[in-house]
Amino acid sequence: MNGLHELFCTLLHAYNKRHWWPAKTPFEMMVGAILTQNTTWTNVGKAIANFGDRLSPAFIAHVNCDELAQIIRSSGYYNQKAIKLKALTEWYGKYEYTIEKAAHIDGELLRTELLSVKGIGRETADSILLYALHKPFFVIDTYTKRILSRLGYDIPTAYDDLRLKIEASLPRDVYLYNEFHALIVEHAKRHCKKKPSCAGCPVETVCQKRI
DNA sequence: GTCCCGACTA
DNA sequence: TAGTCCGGAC
Repeated sequence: MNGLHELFCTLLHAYNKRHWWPAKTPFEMMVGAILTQNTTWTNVGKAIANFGDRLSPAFIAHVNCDELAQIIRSSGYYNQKAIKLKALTEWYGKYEYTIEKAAHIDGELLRTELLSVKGIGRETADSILLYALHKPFFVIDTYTKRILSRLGYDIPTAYDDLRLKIEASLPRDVYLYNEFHALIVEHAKRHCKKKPSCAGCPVETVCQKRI
């Protein structure tokens, strides 16, 4: 895919560094990755805040599912997500709730593990790999597909086909992947929405405006 | 009513 | 591949 690095530079110039992921700890990041599935971040923020000082693996491991569901109610799909947080925490326990111990494992192996956890699909797995474990996997979300599609790129149907295509077009660099995805999210929120608002868009001159 | 940084089930 | 899960902001 030609021009991806130029796109990165344009977005970086337009929006500046994003300093992602917005979370105080790696575990909070992983919890946020589950809670934000098909949900606005403002609703996730309310759920995170509802934990108070209880946002720890030990708490989630021991609290009952109904109480956990009520804590995260604002994030939607709360019954499903309560089960997912339990499953995530159980996986994390394999590494004694220590991100350094998990990060010691090979990235591809970790990805396979994460994908076997109930509630963690490809996008969520890659988010966790990139933002909590600092492994170079490019995160594909609806924003990424929408923006690249409107810019005229041919988007493969399968998630991993697109991911590998993008990764092959960029230096395999955790910092670059981190910042790029953050910029994509910012661009999607500011301009490249489902109903686009193109006034002031930094890539308007090269956009195909395919809806 | 629409939309939101998806994933599972059948 | 469609149906389901689900609240909250707009």
